[in-house]
Amino acid sequence: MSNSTSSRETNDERRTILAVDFDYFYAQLEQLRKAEIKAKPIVVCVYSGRTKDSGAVSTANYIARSLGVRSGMPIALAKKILQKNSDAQFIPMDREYYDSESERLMQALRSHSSRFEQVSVDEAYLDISGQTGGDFSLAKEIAIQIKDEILQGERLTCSVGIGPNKLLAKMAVDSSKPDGLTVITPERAPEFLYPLPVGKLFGVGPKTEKKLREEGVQTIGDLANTDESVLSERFGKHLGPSLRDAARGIDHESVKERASEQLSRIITLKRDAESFDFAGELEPLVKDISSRLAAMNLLCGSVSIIAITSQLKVRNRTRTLETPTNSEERIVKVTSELFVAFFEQKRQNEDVEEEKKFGLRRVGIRVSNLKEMKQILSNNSTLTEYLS
DNA sequence: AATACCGGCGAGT
DNA sequence: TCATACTCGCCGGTATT
Repeated sequence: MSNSTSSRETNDERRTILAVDFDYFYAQLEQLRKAEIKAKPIVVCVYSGRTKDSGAVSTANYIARSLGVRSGMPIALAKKILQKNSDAQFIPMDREYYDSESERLMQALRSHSSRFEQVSVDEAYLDISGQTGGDFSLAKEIAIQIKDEILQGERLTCSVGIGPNKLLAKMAVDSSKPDGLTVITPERAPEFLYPLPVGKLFGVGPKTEKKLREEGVQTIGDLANTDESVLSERFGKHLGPSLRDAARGIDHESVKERASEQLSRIITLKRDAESFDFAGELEPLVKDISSRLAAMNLLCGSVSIIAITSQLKVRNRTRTLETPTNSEERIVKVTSELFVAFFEQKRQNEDVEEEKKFGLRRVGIRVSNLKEMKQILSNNSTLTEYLS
């Protein structure tokens, strides 16, 4: 959590923030473009290509969810759950389509506030303080208007949460889906938050929840009243106190469009790899990343490889470049070197450690440390050095 | 002591 | 049982200055 003044609002306690979340987004888009499946269970799947049904569920409509299907679940399990529902639709994810639809929808939302922040393909924050003057019932009217516009204009439902900051807006929107509209005023924040189990707090996942429960923290209210020193010790001197702030509904983060700071692509290999024999699989990933960098007028200062082992452990190796690049050839070269070094290192560790012998199940690349090309060029005399 | 980088982990969509 | 593809952020350790 940043302490810089630029991340604070001037009138911090009088803000009105909307969190907008398109309901079961991918599945809703699928049922929109194929009207006859609307009343059926829909499961949007990421097929990994290993075996017929290997892969995971990305999202499902509420009919499928009511039968027990969940995001992240193996496709095979979802099929088992729905085996008696012969009308169930298992649809492969079509990211390009969802992205292009998202772009249009976000444009529509953007027109409601210049203070806009897209946080994912289907979620955004709007700071509408200027239009409400702190009046939450007016904010609710605006939210109704936005929901109606999306429904009439795009035939999509969304949920909206309203609060005095992003955190409470997010907690609000998560509390009533789909097609929800929830307001958390500053006065009502404690009564809203405190009874909830601590795992419901945004940012508290399974691991953090377990650690908190070990400290006797069951509810968000418990967390709000937990000694700061206890939290600092258990979660670090920044994360600890910020957890307690969150439990108290305190959040100073401003609604601000942020440039993306990294790009990554990852794939599942057909078979676990014991050596660097998958350069060919990486090629299209690098091509894609490199062309996206160019399209965004960006160069990357760091290149990483991502490896997920057969035990599903994540491993990374990063190289910071002397000169930033968006060149496909350079990224390929660095990627190869990192993978070769990785396998060499792993081979050496095998006898010593309990790294044992594992293969790599999934591999990918990431570029980070992104820089505007214009800036680089204006600060430097030569073009070729950076475009090589 | 401050800063940068690295690799692991956690959380969320 | 099987277990995607992304993005972002923090932590502790280590290296650099």
